[in-house]
This record gives sequence, structure tokens and C-alpha cells, in this order.
Amino acid sequence: MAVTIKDVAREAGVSFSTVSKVVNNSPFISEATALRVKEVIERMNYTPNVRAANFKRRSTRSIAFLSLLHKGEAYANPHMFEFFCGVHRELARKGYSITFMNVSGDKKPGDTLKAVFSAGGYDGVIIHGWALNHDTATMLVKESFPHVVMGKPAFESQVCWIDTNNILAGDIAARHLIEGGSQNIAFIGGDRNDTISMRRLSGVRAVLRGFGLKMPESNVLLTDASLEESRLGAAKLLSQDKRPDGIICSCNPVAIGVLEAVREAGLSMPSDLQLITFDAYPFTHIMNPSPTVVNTDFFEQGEQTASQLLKSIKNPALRVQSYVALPELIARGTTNNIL
Amino acid sequence: MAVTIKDVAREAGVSFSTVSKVVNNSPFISEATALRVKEVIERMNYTPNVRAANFKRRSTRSIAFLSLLHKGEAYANPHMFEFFCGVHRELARKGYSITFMNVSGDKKPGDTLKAVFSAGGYDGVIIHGWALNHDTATMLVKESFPHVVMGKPAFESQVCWIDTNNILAGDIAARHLIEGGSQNIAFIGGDRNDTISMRRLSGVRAVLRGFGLKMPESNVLLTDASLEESRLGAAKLLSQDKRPDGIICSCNPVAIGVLEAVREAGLSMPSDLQLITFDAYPFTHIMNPSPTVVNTDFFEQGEQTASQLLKSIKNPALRVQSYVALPELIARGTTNNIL
DNA sequence: ATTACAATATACAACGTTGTAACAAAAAAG
DNA sequence: CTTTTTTGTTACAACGTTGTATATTGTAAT
Repeated sequence: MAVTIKDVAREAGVSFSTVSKVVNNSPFISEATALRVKEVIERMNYTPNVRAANFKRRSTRSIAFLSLLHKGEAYANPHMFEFFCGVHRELARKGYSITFMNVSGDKKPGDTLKAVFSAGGYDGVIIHGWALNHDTATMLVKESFPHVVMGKPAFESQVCWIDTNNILAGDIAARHLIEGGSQNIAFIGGDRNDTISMRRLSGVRAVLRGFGLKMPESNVLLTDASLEESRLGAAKLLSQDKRPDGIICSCNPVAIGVLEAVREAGLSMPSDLQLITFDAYPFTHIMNPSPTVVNTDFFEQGEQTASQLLKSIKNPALRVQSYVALPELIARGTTNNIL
Repeated sequence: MAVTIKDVAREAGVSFSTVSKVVNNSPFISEATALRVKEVIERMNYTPNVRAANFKRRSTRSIAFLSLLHKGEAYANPHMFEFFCGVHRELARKGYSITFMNVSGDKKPGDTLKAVFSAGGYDGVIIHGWALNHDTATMLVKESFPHVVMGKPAFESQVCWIDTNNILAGDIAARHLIEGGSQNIAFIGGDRNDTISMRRLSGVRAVLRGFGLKMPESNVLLTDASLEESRLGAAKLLSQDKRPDGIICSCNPVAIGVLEAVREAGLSMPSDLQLITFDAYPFTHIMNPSPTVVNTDFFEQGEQTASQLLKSIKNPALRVQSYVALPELIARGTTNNIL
């Protein structure tokens, strides 16, 4: 049998309430007693029973992290795990632990989420935007359960979310290409369902308008954002009469496809055309040429998300919907980098 | 106030023990009663209080996943997260949840681990070999706490571990190069502290011996396994008199460095020399040329680890130390792939 | 000396389950 | 018609904390 608070109390000659207070650093305990009790705790090798404490305190000091997860996810989507690392660090710093949950096994959407708040095991939840639909979002709001959604949902909703400013990211990308001399810019990315791609595109469009530049609709390729589709699309674009002198890729698989198409077309970057993409992907920096990117610090965004969640656990009335973590340009080999 | 088991009992006209048994699918309850109680549970929207249940049951049905974690980890080490995904799927299937913990913030090594088993919050632990030293391993064994270590520890120990057979992986790599015609094989990898690299090397050496081939010590480069060091090392190796016609790289950063050196030396693969590496890294398959790899399915290895842990939770006497997940050749563009 | 007031320490009732032992009822055996 | 066995249900004591209300002590002001 493990040593309990009562054993310590008996040994130290105090009541077990006192021991509890010492353990929880209550201010209503004199220095002297605290020291004495701590000595006994140390000597008897006492560790509080978290299960009992959780039960009594009605809080587990732990939050749930919900996301979609498939085999190969860590390779396909490392940004999400980097985000997770950030969340983790911030929560750990504040004494919270974090439980990872997969939504992709749900029979009905929202099953896992329902389990999270009804079961009483968690103080809050961080949920990936992809793992949320309109109904589950409404559920979240109605329960007024502490939460933060990673990524602005595609639909209108009252949930608290945190995201990168993708419109601004598009803005930065377009601006960089224009400064580097591009006039005839193309955009290759995901279709309507890919809201991130759409937001980046809208940022791009706004900048072009501002500079009085036109982007003909034939220069906007919305596909499934896969490597192969992008390669084919880019090849067609590059073979046409007035080929673009700047391409903005909505994400890395697209960029890699486009890079191949450029190589196959025998063109070189950045002299013949510039290319820019989003979210630095591991090892792309050693590619030749290495793509210029507009990057987001997902680790930092995770930290911010966690810190926001803790705030709203303390004050459940808090409602935040905001862009954090400004996107940042990393100029590399596929653009003319004017100072 | 949330609805408790007592409310349900009163409403259903049974004792609250009965409700508990219905909830836990005890066989000592008649079909009829069970049905009636379930109806009330449904109607009153009762969900058991996990905190109370955990406390009483002295089990949380949750396990801890300990690992080293730094900013950028998800990019540098996606295999670990893929492993984690596998662990997660298997545990979720069996109704266990999984809590992620970071060891890198420990003041003294073993602090987090100590918290895991003394605090009584977890039924078992999966710990990364890197996050373990000799002392903490001994602690783990002495506590006889259910655990599995990911990766065979570098030191002798009684802990339960699961790993890929890296000696076999080295064997497969060397064999493939020899079959492709290489006679003068080099190995570039991490130094003595990098046990994975060492095991792969020992597999390589055994095969060469078997084929009666020599690998001069000058062909074995043990560095920090970084991209840059490997590039420099390979460049030197390739400029020497009797340059190797086959290079085995201990991991991907090494391989990428070597690929650069080969390109810079104006050599082409696989005609001038063959190259092989380990653990398929995302997007390397689109590189030109794309490296041949001896791969491990980390997802599957995670699943096996989880399943092993659950077994040893049920039967704490179980002691397993084993290689699972056989390495598998993925022949790509840097080797002569003889059928 | 008495009273007032902090500052500390204690007593003890929760918290919501689960598991065990006790019990009742029905069925089977004598 | 009793006795035994089986099956289904109940009563209730834990589990180890925390927080609140209460008691005790020490110090300062009257």
C-alpha cells in the first residue's frame, strides 16, 4: 500500500488537512510547519494520489487535443505536430497535461468531442478545425466548454479560434514577387474546399489590384493541391503563349510539383520566373533551387493557443477569435530578393 | 449539478450498485433490468463521472508517452510522431487514452518518469529510448511498472524494449549494394553514441565479411550525422584514389549531404556509384535521383508497442525484449535494382 | 488582566463511484 | 414441503484527497 496523506500527518504530528495545505502551498501555513512537513514527505517518499485529488478538486488539470489522424499523418502533415509540440510546452509549463485524441474513428461526427466534455475528464479542449463541422461547433458553443479551435473554421460560428493570417500571407507573397519584378503572376492551389488556399489567394488578389496588375482567370489553377496535378497544371501554364513570370503555390506539395514542371520545361529560377510557397517544409531548404516561402511558426502558434485556452478555463466568459503568429518571409533561391 | 448515478438509481427504482453494474456491463444483471436502466440513463442523459470512477477503480485507463521534445522536433524527427500515431490508434481501439509528456524539461533525469508512476495517474508508460538513462531504467524495472521502451537502450538493462532490427537493416542495405555490383563500399553515419548507426554498421560489416569483401577503415566515416559534415566527408571520400562505388548512409540527413557531394563531384548514380539510406523520409521520393532506402514502418511498430504494453498491464510478470517490424527495401533511383 | 484580532492549525464532511458481502427470490433437488 | 442451489439485487464501506467551518494559539491594544 502506498503511503497516503494520513501516514504523513501521523508521522509529522499534524492533521492531514495541514499536510494537504503544505502540499498545495497554501499561504495559511507557517514557514516552520511547512518545512517540518516537507521533511517528512521527503523522508517517507510520499507523493499525492492524483486520482483522488482530481476527483475531489473536480479538475484533472489536463486538456484534450482532438485531431484527425491517419497512417502517414506525421509525414504528410508535420506542421500539425509542430503545433502540438508548442501546445505541449506551454501547458506543461503551467502544470497541465495533454491527452491526444483521434477524431477519425468517430461513428457519428462529434462522438469524441461529446465524450470529452460529458465525461468530466478534461478541463478544456483544443480541436483541429478539420475535425469540426457546423453541428459539432454549435455543440461546443452551447456547452460553453473551454476550447480553442486550431484554424479558422470554414463556416460562420461562435467558437473560439486562432489562426495564422493567411490573407496577409498571400499579401506578403504577392508583394515579394512584384518587388522582384514579376508582372504576370499565377496562383496554383486547392479548390473552394481548401479554405487556407482560398484565403491566401484573396490576399494575393488584393495586392495585385492595389498595384493595378491583372491576374487573368486562366492563371488561377484550383486543383486538389497534389504534387502530380500541380505538375501537370504548371506544365500547361508554362507552355502557353504568355507564360507567367511568377507563380504562387498554395502549399509545399504544389510547389514541388511546380518545381518539377519548371525543370522539365528547361526554365531556370529566378531568372525566367519566380516561385513562392507557404510554410517551410523540412529539407526543402536543401533543394536546388530552394523555394522561397512565407512561413508560419507553428510551434509558437501552439504556445499561444495553449495560453489562450488556459485563460478561458480561468474565465469562461472570455471569447476570442483572432489571428496570431504573423507570417514571415524566408527569401531563398526561387525569387529575386531585392533589399 | 450534473446527474449522478444516484439520480439514475432513484429514477429507475433500483439501487445505485445496480446502475453501476449496468454501466459496466456486469453479467450479474438481468436483461430486463439492464434495459430499463439503460433507458433511464439515456433519458436523463447520464454520463458516469470518470474522475470518481478512476479514483475508485485505481486505474485511469490511460497511459503516458514520454519523449524528448524540442522546438522543430516534428520536422526533424517525423518518425517518432508516426510511431506515436500507431501507438495512439491501438490504444484508442482498446479504450485507453494517451497522454504525451516531455522529458526535456526535467531538472533531474527521471523526474517526469517518477511522476508518472508514483502519482498514480497512469496504468503504463511508453518511453523513448533517448529519454532513458541507466538510472532511470533501473528505476523502471525496480518499480515493476508496466512499460515499453521505444528502441533498444544503448546500455544493458532489464527493461522491456521493442525495436527495429537495425543489424538486419544494415544487412539488407549491404546485400542490395553488392547485388547491384558494388565492391568497394563505404559507410557514413553517426559515431559511437549513435547506437542505431552502429548497429546498422555492424550488419553491413557482417555481410561484407560473408562475401569476402574488405571495407578499409578509411571508408568508414563516423561523424555527427549532420548534412554538412556528411557532405564534406563524402567529398573527401570521392576525391580519393580508389573512390567507393557504393555508399551506405546511416540516415536521411547524411544521405542528403552525400547526394550533394556526389552532384558536386559530377558523378552520376547509380552508374558511377550506388547509394542507399534508411527510413523513408517524406518527399525524398521526388528527389532526383531519389534515394533507395531500407524502410521501417513506424506506425506499425507503434501499434505493436501499444499492444505489448496492454498485455503487460494485464499480466505484469510479462517481460519482453524484442525486435519487431522487419525492415523492408524500397528500391529507387540510386541503386542498380537487379531482379 | 481582559479583550480583540490575527495567524495558524484541526476536524470532518463531502466528492461519485466500485466491489464485496449480505440478502432475497426463484428454481431445482431431495 | 422443506432444503439447497442459483440468480439477481441491495447495502454500504471504502478510496485519498480538499475546502469549509471551527478551534486554538499568540500578540497587541485596551
